[in-house]
Amino acid sequence: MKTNKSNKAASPPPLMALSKIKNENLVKQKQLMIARKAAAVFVKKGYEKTTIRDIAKATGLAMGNLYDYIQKKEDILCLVFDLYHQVIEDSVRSPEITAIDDPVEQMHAIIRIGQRSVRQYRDEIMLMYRLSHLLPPAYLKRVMKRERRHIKQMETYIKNGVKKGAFKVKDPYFAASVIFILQSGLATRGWTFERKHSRKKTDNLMTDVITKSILG
Amino acid sequence: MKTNKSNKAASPPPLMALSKIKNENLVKQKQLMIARKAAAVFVKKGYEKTTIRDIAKATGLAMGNLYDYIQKKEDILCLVFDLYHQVIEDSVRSPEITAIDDPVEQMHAIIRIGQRSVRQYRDEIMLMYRLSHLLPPAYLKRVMKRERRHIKQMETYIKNGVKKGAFKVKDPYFAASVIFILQSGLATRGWTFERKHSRKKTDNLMTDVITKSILG
Amino acid sequence: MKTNKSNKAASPPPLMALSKIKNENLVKQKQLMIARKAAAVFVKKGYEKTTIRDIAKATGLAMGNLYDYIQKKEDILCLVFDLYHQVIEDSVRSPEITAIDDPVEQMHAIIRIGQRSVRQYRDEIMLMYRLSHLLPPAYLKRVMKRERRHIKQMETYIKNGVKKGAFKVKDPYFAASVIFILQSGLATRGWTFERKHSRKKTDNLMTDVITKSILG
Amino acid sequence: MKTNKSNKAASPPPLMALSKIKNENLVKQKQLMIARKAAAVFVKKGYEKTTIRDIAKATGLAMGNLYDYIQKKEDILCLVFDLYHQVIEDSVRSPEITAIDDPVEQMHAIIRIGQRSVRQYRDEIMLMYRLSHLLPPAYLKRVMKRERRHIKQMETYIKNGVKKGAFKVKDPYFAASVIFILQSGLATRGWTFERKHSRKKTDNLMTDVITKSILG
DNA sequence: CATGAATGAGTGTTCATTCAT
DNA sequence: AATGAATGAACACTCATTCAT
Repeated sequence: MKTNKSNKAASPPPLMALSKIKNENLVKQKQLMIARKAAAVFVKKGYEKTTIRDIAKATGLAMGNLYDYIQKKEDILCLVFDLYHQVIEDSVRSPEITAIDDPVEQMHAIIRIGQRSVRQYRDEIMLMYRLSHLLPPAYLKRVMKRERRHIKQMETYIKNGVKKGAFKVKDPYFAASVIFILQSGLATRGWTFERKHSRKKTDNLMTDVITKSILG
Repeated sequence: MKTNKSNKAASPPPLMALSKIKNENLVKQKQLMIARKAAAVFVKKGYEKTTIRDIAKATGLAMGNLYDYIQKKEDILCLVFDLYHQVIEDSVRSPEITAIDDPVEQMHAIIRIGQRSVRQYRDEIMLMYRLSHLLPPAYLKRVMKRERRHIKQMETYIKNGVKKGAFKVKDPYFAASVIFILQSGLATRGWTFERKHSRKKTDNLMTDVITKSILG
Repeated sequence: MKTNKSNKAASPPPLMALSKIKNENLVKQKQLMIARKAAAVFVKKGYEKTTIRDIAKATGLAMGNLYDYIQKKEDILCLVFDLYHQVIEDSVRSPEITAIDDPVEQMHAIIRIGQRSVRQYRDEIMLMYRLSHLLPPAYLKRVMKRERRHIKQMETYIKNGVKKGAFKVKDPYFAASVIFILQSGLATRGWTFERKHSRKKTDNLMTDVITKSILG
Repeated sequence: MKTNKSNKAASPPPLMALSKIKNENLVKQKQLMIARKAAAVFVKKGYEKTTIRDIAKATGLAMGNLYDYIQKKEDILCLVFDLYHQVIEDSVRSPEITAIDDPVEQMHAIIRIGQRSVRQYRDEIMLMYRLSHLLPPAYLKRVMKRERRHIKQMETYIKNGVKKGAFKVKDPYFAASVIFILQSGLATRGWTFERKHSRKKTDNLMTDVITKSILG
């Protein structure tokens, strides 16, 4: 890990540079609002079936005005990805986690917080899952880089645990990936589990699999 | 599981009944062809950006004739799901698997064949993941039922291994789900692994995780 | 009136000459059947919303075979007009009428039979009413000529009654037209009357208006 | 009749509420324009053969913009009905009529004005006759209600004349209906009369039939 | 900065008609 | 004579984007 000690992941510079609006703060604030409202609409209707009119109505902006903050419909998608990636990423760097020293305790916290985020943002995560292929290629690269960074962050925690003798893992990167996939699976395939077990039970079972099996 | 000993999963009757064509064989044959060709186009362009004209060109059918075999664009999606679900489902009931008696050997075969299918149909599987929410609700139910059947099939193999003392698994359904998710993850997140390891290595690591960790 | 003493109005030669079928009787018989079945479908669905497929199904003919008896969809319309014009026209020349000598009695018969036909073929009459503008111009002319002939036939009966001193009518053609319109009105606007009176009452009132008022 | 003393018939609220345009006045003004221009095109080409592009061209609106004022092609038909029903309805409540006290004079005015409207809007009236069955059922009901209101308005005038001893009519509603049908007949079957007599002559003959015969 | 009316290319879908069998 | 699969032009309708106010 480089020396990015902040618990905020460095947010990459927004792709859509030139809005016609000069006031930069206003732009950021409105773009955030747009992302939030748009995400809700996308979740309900799907991206392709959501019209710019829908977004305008949901955000309370006039259509022309909306276009002062974006250049194309696609940009709204990017804004949504920006927002929720940040949210997810932040969760894994939260003080709730970094403050813990004991690797096992820490991993439990990571899993617990991960499960909490997954449950809270399940819709948004599934949205991103489904829509990533609609992103402009340049932006898609960024998204994937971000995801790798996320996995590497987890890898770091695991390596740390290995060093301290808490885990026995041959390939920490692979383990981190598996954990990541299992947690994504909770978002996208939650219903598979929850037909049999309660959420709590599911979470416990998953925690067991990760701590006992994956991390030895 | 009833005594469906055939290695072909019972294919549910196609939802889209009334094509305007009277020759039933022709209908089945062309629908299969449409599914295959359409899937390729969907993979390349995405469902929503694929026009009926694209499908017509890809299938070599005139637009009007294409509509003799379907009722709506949506139906093509269903045809694609029908086709590749069948393919995936068949793979887990293949004689290559059912012929094996030793549970460990059998599980290895399951995993190996699963990995092979996942690699062969990665694009189509990802397509189905992304597009399932576009299915008509009635059809979506069928798809989910099918997926559960798939997981239960795996559960059966696991239970069998437990009975024979080969596996130690408290909750075979949960284990089956985890295996399913991990294999799906290979399809949808394969790139995550393959940045670090070769396919072969990845497969071996995954096999290890499943056999040693999940199944004890 | 020329000397067309037959009670069958001379049917003009069918416009659509060349069917590919050689057997003339077969052609006529099938065309009649087509007209009858098609009329029913047109009544139910409207001409424009009725497809050739619908007609084929209704007639029991294969689409290609149907086209052996017509040249274009329009021709079916003409066949329908041919059939029901004949029916209506015949009614006013029926022996039930021509056999009566007393002009007043005769007029009562005309009205009664007119009302009966109107009630029996209301749907078909309204159909013809609504669709006449879709006829090919040449055929439309024939239709209008036929209608005038119908009115003139009535005019002849009126003139006869005037000559015999039974009616006092200045302008028999005008009177005939008014009668024709009132009877058409019964077909197209029947509901207007029948909200207030029974069919029988309506018929009696109408008969009164015609005999007492129009014909003095 | 309540105390609706205005000479404008209360126009029922338009069924097609939500246009995408927010400026209400603009909507009304353009819808009126659309109705007028569309009616002309429908008269020339028939409703079904008129394409939305035709209407767009005729109105000078872009296709998309046209759809800001309507929801479906059908709605244009409704707009046309709305417009010309209003026109017809207003004519029978015009001060030219209501200002007259003497029932005979008044009836003459009604007939004269009716004939004038019928001649002026013959094409539009015929259009409405032919196309009423294409209206959405809910709207058709309104149209029929409106027509009954029209007839009842005439009934009121007749009853008034009866009360004042000017007419001898047993069934004023029936008489009103007959008058209505005769005047409609002038629109739809005018050519029947006008082959023999001038318009003026025809009008006079018709006036005679109505005043002398129908109203005694 | 904000508004919302206007643009028009593009989409899914239908259907009269033909023609090989 | 009869069949029904194939053709493709044409239609109603949508929606991202612009721009005058």
